[in-house]
Amino acid sequence: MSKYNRNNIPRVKYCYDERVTNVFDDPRITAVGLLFEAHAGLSARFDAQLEEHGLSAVEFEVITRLARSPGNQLRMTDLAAQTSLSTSGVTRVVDRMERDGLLMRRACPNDRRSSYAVVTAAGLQRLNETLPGHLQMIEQWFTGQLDPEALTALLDGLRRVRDAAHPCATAGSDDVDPEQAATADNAARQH
Amino acid sequence: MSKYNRNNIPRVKYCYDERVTNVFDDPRITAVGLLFEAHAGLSARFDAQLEEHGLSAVEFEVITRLARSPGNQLRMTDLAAQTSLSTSGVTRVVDRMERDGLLMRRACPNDRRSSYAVVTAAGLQRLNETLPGHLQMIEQWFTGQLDPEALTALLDGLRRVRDAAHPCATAGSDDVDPEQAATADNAARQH
DNA sequence: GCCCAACGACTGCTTGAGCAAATATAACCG
DNA sequence: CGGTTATATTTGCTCAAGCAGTCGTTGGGC
Repeated sequence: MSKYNRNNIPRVKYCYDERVTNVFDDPRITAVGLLFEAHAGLSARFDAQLEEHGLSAVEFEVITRLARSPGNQLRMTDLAAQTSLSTSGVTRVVDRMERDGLLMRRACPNDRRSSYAVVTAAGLQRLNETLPGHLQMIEQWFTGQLDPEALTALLDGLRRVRDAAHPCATAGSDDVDPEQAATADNAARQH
Repeated sequence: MSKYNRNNIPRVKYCYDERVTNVFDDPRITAVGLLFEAHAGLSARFDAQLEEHGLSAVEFEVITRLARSPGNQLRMTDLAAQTSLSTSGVTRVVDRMERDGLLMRRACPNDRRSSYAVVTAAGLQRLNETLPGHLQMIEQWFTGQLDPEALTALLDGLRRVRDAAHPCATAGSDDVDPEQAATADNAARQH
């Protein structure tokens, strides 16, 4: 911190440069880098395996959320809320997957504005073909890399972070009050 | 093209259904969910703060990688290798940031095929305006959520996962060769 | 020196996603 | 009942990103 200010003006460039390079060794930057790179690495692995079964990550998430829901179906809006997509994004994903025979739309009897996305038999079969390999990938690249205690510690930490930064904000349209507003998380909502 | 046309499974919808719902309680799925949701939550927080300074996450990564490099510059290809972008993606991001005055292109004297992307004074200033808030966000939503031991345990675990799934594959095509394994922050690079 | 393969950057095209507007339906309230 | 407001989905537009192809440059083999 000694000398980047010694000539206060003309070498503006080097002034910034030193401050900046200093700051990049900050352990906070490193921490984020680790989390993001772990995520990116796993995503790439998973994408490769999913692609072997003709699914994108988004499609896999959609079909997964539907398949774990009662009746293998969800209303479009609820599906959007459970995924990282906006409602228009859901419309289009469901378009594609319906075209590919993995999903169907079904009218909601109570509310004619709503419609359900339902997993077809072909969709469930595709999912069942995909899942074992997917679980194997998780184990190979993630959970299997750590002994049980280390894994528990990792997951505990992630849970804390997840609960703090809560994932509701992933969707496009958002009540995401920027800044500190959300120190109080209404985190009950996820899942 | 009949990759996922395996006939290895007897049909029966309810059979699938039960297998599927069982499998979602698998701790491996939960683990991935935690990691991905933590990432999504943090990304959303960071995006919001970066947007206040007129930067997208990609632009922030680009300007950061440049600013930590000697001379505040990198060749386009090297920049692509250090970020999650393809070379054409870098071309376009640099286009935009050059238009906005944050970056400049500079011809490479040795090799007329190459060009450097250089951070301008305005770009460095923007970065310096942005970084303190960014670090604060990291602390607020990530590192500050955990006591030191828990944080260490989390980071150790992430490092293992990162090293296993290594993030080389993030770039566009799946050149999963062990080249350039260090998109990582081996901060020892310069300085 | 000449040729050809490799390389670096850029461009055309396509895709996927979000926002905002449009449409249709529901709910409410007087 | 009629009108206003809220909700669910879809559609038009825009934009960012990747792939594949192009063009100029480089370097090695001869």
